[in-house]
Amino acid sequence: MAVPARQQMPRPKHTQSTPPTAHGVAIDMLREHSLTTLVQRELERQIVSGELEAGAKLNEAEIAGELRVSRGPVREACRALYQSGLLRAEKNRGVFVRQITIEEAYEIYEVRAALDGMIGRLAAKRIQPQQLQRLREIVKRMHVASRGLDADAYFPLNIQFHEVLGEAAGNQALLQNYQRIVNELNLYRREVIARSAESIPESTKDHEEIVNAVAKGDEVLAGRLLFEHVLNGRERLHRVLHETPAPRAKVARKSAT
Amino acid sequence: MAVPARQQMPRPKHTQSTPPTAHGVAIDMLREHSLTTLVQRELERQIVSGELEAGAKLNEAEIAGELRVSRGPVREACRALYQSGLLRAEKNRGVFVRQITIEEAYEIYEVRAALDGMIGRLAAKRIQPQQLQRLREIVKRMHVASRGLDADAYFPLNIQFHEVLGEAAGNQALLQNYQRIVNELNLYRREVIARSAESIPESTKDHEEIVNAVAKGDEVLAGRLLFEHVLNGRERLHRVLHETPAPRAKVARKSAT
DNA sequence: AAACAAAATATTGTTGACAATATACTAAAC
DNA sequence: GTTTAGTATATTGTCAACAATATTTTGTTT
Repeated sequence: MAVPARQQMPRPKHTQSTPPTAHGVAIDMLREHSLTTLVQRELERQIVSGELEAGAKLNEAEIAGELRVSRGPVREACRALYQSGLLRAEKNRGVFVRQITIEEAYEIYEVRAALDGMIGRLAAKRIQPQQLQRLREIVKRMHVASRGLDADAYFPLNIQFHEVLGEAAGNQALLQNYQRIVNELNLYRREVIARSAESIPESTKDHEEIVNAVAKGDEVLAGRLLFEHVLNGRERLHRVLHETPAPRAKVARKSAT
Repeated sequence: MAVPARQQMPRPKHTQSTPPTAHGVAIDMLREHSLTTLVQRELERQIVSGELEAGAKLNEAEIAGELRVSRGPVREACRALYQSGLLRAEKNRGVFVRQITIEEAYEIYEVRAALDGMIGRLAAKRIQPQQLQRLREIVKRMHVASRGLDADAYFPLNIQFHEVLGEAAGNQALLQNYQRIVNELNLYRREVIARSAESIPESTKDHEEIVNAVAKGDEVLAGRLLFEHVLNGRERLHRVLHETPAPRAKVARKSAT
C-alpha cells in the first residue's frame, strides 16, 4: 500500500558511467538481455537467414551446447519463436522450423495486403521528406537492377523499400505486425524468389507509382496501390510456382530426422 | 537417409479407441498439451477475463504453486504470452500484465481496421448461408439490446458478430492475427466499455449495414464499411475518454494506477 | 522523525538431474 | 528377406536446487 505507483514505473537506467569499451558493452548486453533473449535472437537470425532450413528439427541440447547455455533458455526462446510463427511444435517430438504451405502463403499474403494497404494510407499522410528521399533513391536503384534482371540486387532493395515505408507510416503496432508477417512469408519465398526475375520490371513500376502516390499525399491511392501490389506479388508467385511445376531439388534435402 | 520424408509427416494420431470417458478425456489432454500450454491457456484466460488486472505483477512461484507445477512451465508460458503482447517483461523484475496506453490503443485500432477491412472483403466473397443466418440473428438481438441501451448484453454480441465474420472470411492466418489484436484491445477497452452505452445504436446500425453488404456479396462496400466501423469505434472511444475526463465510476475502478 | 547504510528476505535467472516419451537398433519368427 | 517384438539409446518434459539480482526490513545517525 505504501508505494503503489512504483510498480509500473520504468526502472531508472543505470547511471554508472560505463565507457564504451568492448567489455562495457558486453556487460550492458547482459544487464539488459537475458540468455533467453539472446538465444531467441540468434535462432531467429538463423531461421530468417536460411541457415536453418524450413522443416529442420531443432535439438535443444545441441543448441544449448553451441551457445553455451543450458536448455532452459533454449526452451523459452523456442516458445517465443513458436508463438511468433517461426517454429512449429509437436509435443514430445520437439520444434521444427515452420514450413509454409502454398495455401498458408496464399492466406498470409492476404493479411499482408491488408497491413500494407494501411501502411500506404498512413505513409501518404505522415511521411517525412527525408524518408521520401530514401524511397526515391531505392526506386532509382531498383531501375538499375531491373534493367539487368538482377534478382540478387533487387531482393534486398524490395525489402528496404517496404521497411522504409513501414516506418513512414508512423505506427509501431502496425510495423511490428507487418514485420512478423513478412518474416513468415520469407520462410516461403526464399525457395522461389530466385525464379521470379521476370517479374522485376513490373514490380519496379509498382514501387514507382507507390512513391508518387505517397509523395502526393494521396492516401486512398497509395493504400490501393500497395494493396494491389501485394496481391499482384502473390499472383506472380502463384504463377511461377504452377507454370514451372518442376523446380526440382537443386538444394540438398535437409538431413531429416 | 532411410526415411527422409518422415520428418514433416504429422505423427499418426493415437488409434487406441478411447471411449469418451472423463478419464479418457483427461488422458488425451495430457497427451496433446504440455503443462506449459495449460498454464499459458489459464493465464490468458485470467488476463482476458480481467481476473488479472492490467499492470498486475505475475509472481512465478505463486502461479506455479496455485497450478501445482514447477516454475519451468510457468516461465515458458509467460514467454509466449509476452510474445503475443499480453504481458510486459522486465529483466530481473518479472512480468506484468500489459497496460495499453491511449496512444498504443490508437495505433492498434488502425491495425484492426486494416484486418477487419480485409475480413469484410473476404467474407462478402466467401460467407456461407448458415453463417449469414447467424449474423442476422446477432444483429436482431443487437437491436433489442440497443433499445434498452443494455451495454452488458451488447458487448458479447459485438464480440460474437466479429468472431463469426472472421470465420466467414475463410482465412486462418487472418483470423489469428485479428484475434490477437482484439485481445490486446480488450485489455484497454474493458475500463471504458461501460461508459460507451450511448454509442450502441450507432454501432448497431453499422453492423446491420455490414451484414447487408456481405449478403449482397459486395466486397468493396463490405470492406469499406468494416474499415470505417472500426475507425468510428476508435473515435467514439477517444471522444468518451476525453469528453468525460471524470469517469463516473459506477463500475468499481480497478485499483491500478 | 527523516535519511541513509547494511543486513535479511524475496524473486528472478540459470543450471543439472530425473522422468516420460519417442526413436533407433537388434534379434527372433515367419 | 521382411516383419515384428523387444531392448537400448536419444530427446523432450518437468522439477528442484543454486546463483544473481531486486526489494524489504532493520538499525544507526543526524
